[in-house]
Amino acid sequence: MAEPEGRFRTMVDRLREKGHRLTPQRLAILKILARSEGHPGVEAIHRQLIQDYPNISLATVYRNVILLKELGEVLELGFADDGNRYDGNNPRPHPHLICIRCRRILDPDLPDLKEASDRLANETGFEILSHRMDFFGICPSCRAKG
Amino acid sequence: MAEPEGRFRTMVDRLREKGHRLTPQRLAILKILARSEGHPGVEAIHRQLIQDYPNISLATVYRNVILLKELGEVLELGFADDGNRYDGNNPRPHPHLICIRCRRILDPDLPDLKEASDRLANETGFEILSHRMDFFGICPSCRAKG
DNA sequence: TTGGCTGCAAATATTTTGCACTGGC
DNA sequence: GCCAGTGCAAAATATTTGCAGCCAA
Repeated sequence: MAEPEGRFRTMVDRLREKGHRLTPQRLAILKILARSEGHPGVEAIHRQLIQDYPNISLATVYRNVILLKELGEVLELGFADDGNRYDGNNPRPHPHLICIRCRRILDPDLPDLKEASDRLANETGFEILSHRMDFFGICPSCRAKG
Repeated sequence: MAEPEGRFRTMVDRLREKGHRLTPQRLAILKILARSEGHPGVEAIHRQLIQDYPNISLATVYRNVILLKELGEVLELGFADDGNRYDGNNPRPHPHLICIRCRRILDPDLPDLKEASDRLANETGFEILSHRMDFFGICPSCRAKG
């Protein structure tokens, strides 16, 4: 896990560098994403924000998450069935371990996929740009609950 | 790639065994999914069906795909941004290689992830039930087009 | 000052569901 | 004949967009 403080500053710098404004709402979203505690979804981010910005809109969260995604500062974990989840703490592709009961998402340590990725590129002629590796299961806590 | 004909029969048997009826629409959907040419989405499946069943509803396609997914006879590749895609030819989890331009989806040969999966289970206490492994890139044909 | 950003509400896109009717078994 | 399955339309869910006003630079 990267230092949330460092990630926050990196994101701020990147936004400034690209000429984007630093509104209070945007900064608050950055802070949450720099931590990405539990890989929050848009709804969860919004819920946290409302404490300090009672009128903040979901649309604002969406717009900022999209912006950061385009800048490569947030990794989007898209799910078709449930809302998407975001990781601004480690925006590079990495494997995830997902509990299908409580929806908790962990970052397990696994050797990366560069080798497989390179081989695939050679064999297929694809230019491979990213990947997604999710393991689905039931976490210890949910298993205990039966 | 499994024999579409064999997959079709397996699916029919499984439905019968579970007491589901074999309507003409359902059988037509099975045939398309047994091939899963290009990993079709619901829309693509529906488009093929309309030739023989002009009044067939999208809802029917959804309902059957969901049923087969629950029976483990179809693998759903959920995408948050675009519609979901389905593989009834090989319903076990396996890696996919996806062109982000033309949305073509291939099944590359890769060593499976059982080892990594088992290790994860041991290290984290998760009961791992399935996984998803996607590589995203640009296919040779789209690269040629610039 | 001003154009990017925000809040709000309406629009999209995809998938699900209620309901009456039909047809597989 | 019964009830799962179907077609249709409406609803639900998640995300995007138009627009008027606001504020960061």
